[in-house]
Amino acid sequence: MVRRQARATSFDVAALAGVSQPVVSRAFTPNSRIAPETRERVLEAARKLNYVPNSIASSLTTKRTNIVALILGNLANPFYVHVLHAFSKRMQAEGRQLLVFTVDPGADSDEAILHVLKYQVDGVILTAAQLSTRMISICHDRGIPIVLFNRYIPGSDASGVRCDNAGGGRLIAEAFLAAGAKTFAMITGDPKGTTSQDRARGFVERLLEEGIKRSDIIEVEGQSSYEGAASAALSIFKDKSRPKPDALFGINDIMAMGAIDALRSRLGLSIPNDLMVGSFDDIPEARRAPYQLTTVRQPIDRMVEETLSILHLDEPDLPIERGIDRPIQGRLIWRNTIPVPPAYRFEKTDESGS
Amino acid sequence: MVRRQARATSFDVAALAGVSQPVVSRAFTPNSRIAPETRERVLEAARKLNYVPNSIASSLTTKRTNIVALILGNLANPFYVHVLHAFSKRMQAEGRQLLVFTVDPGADSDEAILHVLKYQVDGVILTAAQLSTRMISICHDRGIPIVLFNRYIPGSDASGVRCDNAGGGRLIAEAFLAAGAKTFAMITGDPKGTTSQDRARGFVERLLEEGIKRSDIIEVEGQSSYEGAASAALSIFKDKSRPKPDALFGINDIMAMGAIDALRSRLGLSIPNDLMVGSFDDIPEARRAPYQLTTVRQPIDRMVEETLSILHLDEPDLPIERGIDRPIQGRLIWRNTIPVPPAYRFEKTDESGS
DNA sequence: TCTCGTCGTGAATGCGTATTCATTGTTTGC
DNA sequence: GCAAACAATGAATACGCATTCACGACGAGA
Repeated sequence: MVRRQARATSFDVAALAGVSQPVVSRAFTPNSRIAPETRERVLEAARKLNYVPNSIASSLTTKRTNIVALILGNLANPFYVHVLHAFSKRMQAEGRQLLVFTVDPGADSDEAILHVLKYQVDGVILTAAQLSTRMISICHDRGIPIVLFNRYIPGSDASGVRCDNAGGGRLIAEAFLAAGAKTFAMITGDPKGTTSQDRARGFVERLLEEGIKRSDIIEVEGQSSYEGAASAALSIFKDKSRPKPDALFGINDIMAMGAIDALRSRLGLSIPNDLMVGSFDDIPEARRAPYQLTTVRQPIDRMVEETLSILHLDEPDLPIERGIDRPIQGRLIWRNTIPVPPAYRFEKTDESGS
Repeated sequence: MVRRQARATSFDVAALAGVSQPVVSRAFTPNSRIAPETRERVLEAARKLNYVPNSIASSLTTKRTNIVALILGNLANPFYVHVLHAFSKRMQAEGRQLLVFTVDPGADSDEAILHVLKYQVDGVILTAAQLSTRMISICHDRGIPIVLFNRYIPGSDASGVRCDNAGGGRLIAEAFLAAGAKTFAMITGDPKGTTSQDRARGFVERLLEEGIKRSDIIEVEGQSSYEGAASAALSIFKDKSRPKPDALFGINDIMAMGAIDALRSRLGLSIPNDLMVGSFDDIPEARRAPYQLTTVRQPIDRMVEETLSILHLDEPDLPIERGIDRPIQGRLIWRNTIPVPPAYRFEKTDESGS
């Protein structure tokens, strides 16, 4: 047997059911004018032939593929795995498909976008990856909406959904201050990523407001990975020229985990006694026994909803929404990496729900 | 501005370049009969118009979409995230796209397959999910090759690639024996999954060969998740009616991690002093400081290559390979959750490479 | 009874590309 | 120098479906 076997077409089904081809098309289209008994006869014939409508062919006329592209920049961060999962479930529930691209961290997504365009996707979701403004306008010109997830591109009119990263950074700073921290350190991620920048900025801003000197805030770049954060953390404590910090802000959970593991295993530090740690994301891994991270929860579900509302895949004729920026408030989840100050004690809750 | 803006077609490009439409098609097809200077002129025109060939339309005639479906059953297990990543990189390098479906653990993939069929994908890769033999034969009848990744379906002629799970289970048993373990426990995963079954079977078989009594091997099901394994592990040690095991086989790394975290934090156990732990997969997380798992490494890269060779996407006219079973040897990676017996000491290596 | 609307259906057409085949213009072989 | 092979191109068509339009059947209202 050879591949490329004849697959039944709507004509085959039509012939078997004793109707014309358009009737088959209508039988598979909800709310179309067709007699119920005719539809049943067609569906019966289709079943016999194992007929499945060819979406590729129908896309050609409808100009809708029901495919949405998801461009992922950093699968090593579990946060984006959860984002993928959330979008996947949501899309499948709506009968849409997800075309997934992975882009090496640091690389731009322009090439991925070109592939995307070939497939006439209905929309593009971009997470944790760079993209040129030229590509954005090409997408827009072709009528393809694009949403930046947790990221924005200065100088472009692309819409985006994100957590209020600066605000979240401030929350961590505040928690540290309330817990009595005096000297601070911060492990940042991708310097080109606005997410990391904003969190760091909010964090520093809040500390400066409180009269902390900039020189008392150590900043190290951690390559946006568990391993990068581990070595960054060690470098902080090996630098004899600076005072040891008593609070460490990991720019996201996975990096905080890397830092904690390194500091515990290599330097024997105890968290939060020797060093308090705060981070960002609240991935499910953050609540595991060895970490119990006090962290800012990103409300993934709401961010997904906002993303879909901007894409408005159901109303393709509406104009593309441009320049939208929907920052969504994060929420501090108190666990065990920052001692809970008395004033916050009642807040120490770790239930679910965003 | 409204969506559904006119996208340039090959006719538009042809007109601008002063050629006919087929020439545009040829300009974008490697190794086709076209004068180099003509091609250049066409590409120039295409550039001006931001023309991108419409893959949907071309699929209609070529019957090739360059889309491969990847059905994922359990994203909560990082192993499958790495599998996704490996396939994604590989496919993109070949200019193919990945249509990703996630299926709830335990649910079957039949519905996902139906969507897949609509999109005329060139192949299907199924990981960690159930699938009926009926769906497999439908795919085969339509000429769509399907490969089961780390899974097989008894009674079907679907091809598969997998780690030698039984053999790997034996490796762990052997390591325990060499380290002097006497009583054993095992936390299994999805009882419907052949992966978990085979690992458990190999493990038990090897122990029985060595004269261990079946009653000295505790078996608990852990829902195939970190959390499930955590509570399963606790249940083992709370059961006063049985002797405490001194060796625990976690059917995969993520479950072993769950068990370790629970036993350490709730029962204060020390690994490997109070309990040695072996597992399977060797996900990157397994080498993190708190775990340092001794585990059987699945050679993902080789498994991906084998998968692609079975799909033989480049030779669609060859018959589909059926009933292939390619078990690939795993390799035991010694780390710190099983004391390394003297005879194995030279093996304690943790470099990369499968 | 006649007309008008409604409903269900079929014939014809278009979507954007690849492919086949025929037609040129050009080169090779003898 | 002429037939023959060849390279480059264009006209026509097919791919599988959705959509438009026209047509007949039928029932309601007059």
